[in-house]
Amino acid sequence: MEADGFQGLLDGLTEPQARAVQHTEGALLIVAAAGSGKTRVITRRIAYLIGTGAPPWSILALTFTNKAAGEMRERVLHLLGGAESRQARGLTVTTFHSLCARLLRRHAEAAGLKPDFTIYDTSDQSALCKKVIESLQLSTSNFPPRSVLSAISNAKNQLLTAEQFAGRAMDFSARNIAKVYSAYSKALRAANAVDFDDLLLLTANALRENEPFRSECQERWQYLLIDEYQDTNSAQFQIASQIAGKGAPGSQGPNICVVGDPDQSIYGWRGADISNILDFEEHYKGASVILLGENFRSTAPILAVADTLIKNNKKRKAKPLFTSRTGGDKVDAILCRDERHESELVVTWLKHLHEGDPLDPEAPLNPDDSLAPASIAWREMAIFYRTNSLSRVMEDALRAHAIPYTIARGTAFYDREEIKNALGYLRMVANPADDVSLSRIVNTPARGIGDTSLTRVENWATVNGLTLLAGLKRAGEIQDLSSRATNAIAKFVEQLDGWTGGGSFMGAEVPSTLAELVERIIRESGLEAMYKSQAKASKNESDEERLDNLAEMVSSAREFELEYDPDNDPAAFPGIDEARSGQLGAIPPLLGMLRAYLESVTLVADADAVDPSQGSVTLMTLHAAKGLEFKGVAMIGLEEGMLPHSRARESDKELEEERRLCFVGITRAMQRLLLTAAKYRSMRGIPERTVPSRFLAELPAEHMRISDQSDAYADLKGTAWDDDEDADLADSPAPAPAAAPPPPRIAGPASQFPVGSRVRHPQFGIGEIKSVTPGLNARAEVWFKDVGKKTLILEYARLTRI
DNA sequence: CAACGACGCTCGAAA
DNA sequence: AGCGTCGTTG
Repeated sequence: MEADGFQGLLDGLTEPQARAVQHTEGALLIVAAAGSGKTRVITRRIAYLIGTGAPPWSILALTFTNKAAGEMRERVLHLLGGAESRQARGLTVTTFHSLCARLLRRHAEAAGLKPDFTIYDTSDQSALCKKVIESLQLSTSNFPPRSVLSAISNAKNQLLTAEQFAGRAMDFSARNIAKVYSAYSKALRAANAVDFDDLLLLTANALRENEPFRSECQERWQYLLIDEYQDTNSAQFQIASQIAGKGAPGSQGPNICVVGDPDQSIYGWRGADISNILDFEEHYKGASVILLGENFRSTAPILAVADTLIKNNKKRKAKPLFTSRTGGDKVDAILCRDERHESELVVTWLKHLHEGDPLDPEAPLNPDDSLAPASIAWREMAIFYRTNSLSRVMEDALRAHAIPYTIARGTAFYDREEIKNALGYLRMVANPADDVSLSRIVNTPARGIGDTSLTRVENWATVNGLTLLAGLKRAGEIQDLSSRATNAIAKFVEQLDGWTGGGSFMGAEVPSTLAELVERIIRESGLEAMYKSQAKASKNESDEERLDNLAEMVSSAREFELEYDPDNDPAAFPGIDEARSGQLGAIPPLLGMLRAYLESVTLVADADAVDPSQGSVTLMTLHAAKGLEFKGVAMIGLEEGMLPHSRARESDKELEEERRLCFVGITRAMQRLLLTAAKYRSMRGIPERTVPSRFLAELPAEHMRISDQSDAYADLKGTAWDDDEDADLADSPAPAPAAAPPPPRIAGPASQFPVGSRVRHPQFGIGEIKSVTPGLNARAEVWFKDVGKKTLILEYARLTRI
């Protein structure tokens, strides 16, 4: 950068923004309200640091998603004068989890690991946990793996080891969970694996207990920056504190800058501790605090709605949220009939935006304003919901109207059965101790190693303290194994060895590239043939798709290979590593790349899948929406039990987190916002009467355009549903704009359906009433002779007496 | 040993 | 409605 170049980094910034950029030494807390130009400030601050002489390799910036890290890095490079900028060499912008994974590989011995460990995802965790529970003779119904794992995860997030957890476990259940925790940890280590929580926990512990490791980190990273600080948990706090240290001797303390917004803290359930940000000033005495309150993203009405809502949180530091903009459309709120009606109305609304719906005539546009009512591209729109299950109906409607859409689910591709199978083979190659992956693939495709044989090998291996693979390799020594099974096992073991060159990855036949390895494994394992033959036999469409996906995986490996840079490892410490490499021994390059590939695959976030270049509407959960912005946003399912979620209604603490979640959703919208609630929503197949979310009632009506379209159907008047005790959505329901044509529905009071009477149902045909449940959620149990399930519990609404 | 169907349970957000 | 487990049959 030129001598005076970095001064340009302050151009166009507000006074507090500029102060934040220039504040480079000592502790700094930036409380950045939604849409206050946070990313702009962070990226310029990093560029400013480098411009004023800080070596790039001494800067560590941590985020929660790969996408956030990638964008931040990109923008810093751009500020420094292009992607080729040498000035950014060694700059580390990454996620907590990636950093920890890299550190743990480089310093495996400090954490009691081997460097080739596997990272277990949620489903691997469940599989392992289930095995452990069974091996402890506990019942999986009294101790469901899911809830046991959540208890263990909680403990880990609070940095409690199995021993410490056991010390606090008083009742029967907790003591058993402690036993599972302990056995589960041992099983993980035996499989040379760590789970997501371990990445943070083991790193935090290693930093605390291993002085040389800690010093290395402290000496390298003199400047620490953490984004979304309100969402850090105890482990992450510990990691940050340890790396920050006490600062250089004679300094004012460490150069740690944290950025966050307590009003956007939405990850309490995974251990995020809001006091990390609230107590920052106490932890770092003399810390500066800069408040970014001015919003540059949303229109005034959207902002007013958000601000009014969040003010209902009692446990909150009041914080200004303002804009100098004027004009802008009111916020739309529609009460819909049911989820199908809701999805139709959302589609209609999105189409209006796409076609350039004029602004609200009641709100005259300030001519200076840039809030153009021009048409909004699909990629500038998003639909948010509280739970993933709400996406399905929405998808149906979007597909029916040929509107392009993408669901933000980063792991979707890797969750597929065929991909998981292929990954299972790759993980075995990378880590032969990985029992969970091995048991997944050992008989997929079927190769004559069934449950009975496998259980025998497993038991034998456990008794002898060996991994499953070691057990398979010595199958000949196992007594009650059939010769057929022994032969099948021998063949399989030989095949595994063929891919790894006998485990050393040095064999002559070993592939030379990652893509080649992936391709070979898919073919030689028989996975390809398995889906091919199935595709032929049943002309099953999904198997064709599976083959395509496997091919796609080969290209993804090739792509990874092209971008992979072994030198760009944030945990590689120049100077220190050369000294160490002698002890570590050389890692075959392909193995290193394979590890990195598997790691990147496991650590993708849902938000990473958001890609505006796709030109489509983005669907995602409210949690995934944090940090993003869209010109048009629709939030669906604003009902009691959905948002706030039913499981959060008991505690005020969780309720306030739900409100923050709602706040996060609202503040993503730049120009137009639609909030919808459905009067009836089907949960687990049963339509249920809902009550509009209390959050809707908290919003300021003067900034909103509210309409109740829930009984816009003439044929419902005077029926059982016209009992109108709707919780008030609005004082003045406006007339309905273009409502989608409703599906015809006929309903009647309970007396119309005596037991034994015959009814017609639009989906299930003709049936007979078995019993009725009167009341608000009136339902009938109906017997259908033409339906597999025979007896269904249905709402009256869709029944006709015949 | 594999494939299929019936039954029963669950039903939140995620790296 | 969707999933996992169990029991039956080929």
